[in-house]
Amino acid sequence: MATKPKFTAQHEQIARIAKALSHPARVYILEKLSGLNSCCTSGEMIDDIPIARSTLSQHLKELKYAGLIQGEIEPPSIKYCINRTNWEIAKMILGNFFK
Amino acid sequence: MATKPKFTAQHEQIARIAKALSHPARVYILEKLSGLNSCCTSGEMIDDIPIARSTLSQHLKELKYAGLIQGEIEPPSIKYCINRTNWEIAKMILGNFFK
DNA sequence: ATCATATTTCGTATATTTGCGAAATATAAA
DNA sequence: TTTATATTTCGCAAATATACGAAATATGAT
Repeated sequence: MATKPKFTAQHEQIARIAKALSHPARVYILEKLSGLNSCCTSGEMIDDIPIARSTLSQHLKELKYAGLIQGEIEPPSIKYCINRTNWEIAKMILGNFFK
Repeated sequence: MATKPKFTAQHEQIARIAKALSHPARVYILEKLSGLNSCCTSGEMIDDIPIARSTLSQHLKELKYAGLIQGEIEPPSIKYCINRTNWEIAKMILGNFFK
């Protein structure tokens, strides 16, 4: 009875990673934070991109949820850093896909 | 007067490529077609993934629009192939971003 | 011309994403 | 405690993405 298979976990994982990178604001954030010792605050990013503070916050939240970045409270602001472990995993998975 | 810069063309290009990869159906299609000599028809793909024919057609159209695949009429069906040139460019751009 | 096959387009519904400003939260300084 | 600074959450609107089935299109076979 010709049943429909699901998408594979691998395809879904690749799609999730790609989705995190699918908006220029998030590309900017990840590029900024993935450099060596490049943690920074949302205030240090907002002037570089054409969106409102609240919208930037939303993109940061998404990347946090995706596990690619993390925020550390450093009063009076919040310092965002790349999540090296997951970033390397993402890199590997996409790299593998393209190989 | 602290003006807002635009997103860079590079960031937008990376986001566009990532967006093409941001759905598991499109990941499946690109993986399938990017193998050596792996052109195929939509009919040869539809049974592998859990979406309707018309929806698959929509995803194929998107990938065509993004320039990553192309369709050649080969009656009575349409043979889809990767666009090698643009696929290599995409590979390079994302590879570079992760580097 | 009619029929069968392969695929796309259309119309539409629903879900998700993106965006903003206002209000809320949290902390440090005065 | 009031004020200033940094950021997030809320409420909402608009745009985009995803999905389906029905109808349309195109081709080849009968």
